[in-house]
Amino acid sequence: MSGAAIPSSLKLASFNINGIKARLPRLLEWLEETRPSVACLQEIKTQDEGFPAAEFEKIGYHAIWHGQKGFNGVAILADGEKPVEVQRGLAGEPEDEHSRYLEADVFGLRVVCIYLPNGNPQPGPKFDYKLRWMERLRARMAEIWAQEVPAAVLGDYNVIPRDNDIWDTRAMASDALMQPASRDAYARLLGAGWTDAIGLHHPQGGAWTFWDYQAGAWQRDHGFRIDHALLSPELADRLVASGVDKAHRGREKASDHAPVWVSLRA
DNA sequence: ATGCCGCGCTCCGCGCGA
Repeated sequence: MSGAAIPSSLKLASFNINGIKARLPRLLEWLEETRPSVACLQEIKTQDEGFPAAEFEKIGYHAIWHGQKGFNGVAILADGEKPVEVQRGLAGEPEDEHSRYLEADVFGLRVVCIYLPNGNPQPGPKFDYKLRWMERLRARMAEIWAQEVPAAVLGDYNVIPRDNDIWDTRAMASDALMQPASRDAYARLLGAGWTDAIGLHHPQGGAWTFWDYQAGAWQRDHGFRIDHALLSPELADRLVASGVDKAHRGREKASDHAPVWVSLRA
């Protein structure tokens, strides 16, 4: 720990940035405008040595990251305190070299950043990998649960949990993101007590976090909700607000995802 | 039924994403 004081309230955010090099100006702008205490990033798409840590230091954020050449890659940034890494990658498949999981302690919380496999096309080996990865994640979340630490698992889950989390279920009916097996595995992640914070605050749906670059999806508001913040019971009790920074999806050179966030009482 | 758009990489089109 750096010795920085724990803030009186905590804002935890997640943002699939689709390339940290291409997105750096937009990402710095979002951090300065919304100032999350913790920001989980996915799809940084860079090797470790290319991670622009100095750019974040300049605006007061300390980071840890798990990169990979060309694809995937996750990072955890914190405002004024360096996250203390607990684990990178999930147990259970030693040959799996995808950089999709990073876990740290920061501000007295356990924070997990995930980039869950897409799984398309389904059926097929990529879908099988997705489901295996979800089971590996479930096993790790059970371990964290057993440690009884206040914990949040944020990221791109690549699962559309409910029919009202997409503009048109027919458009994606055969997609890996909303197959019954994907939804069942997501329900098992929630298990007996993790809270989908953004889903809780949007029971009628409509809280899209992704709009495809193609076919005018943004202009038509053809989106869906796949970026989630799961909270352990102690953090769910401290939940005061959540949201999607939708406007950032409409800017120049935007990611195809919008940032999501939860606000917690200290 | 496919591509649309955008990323990284080295390929000057392709794999990948959702």
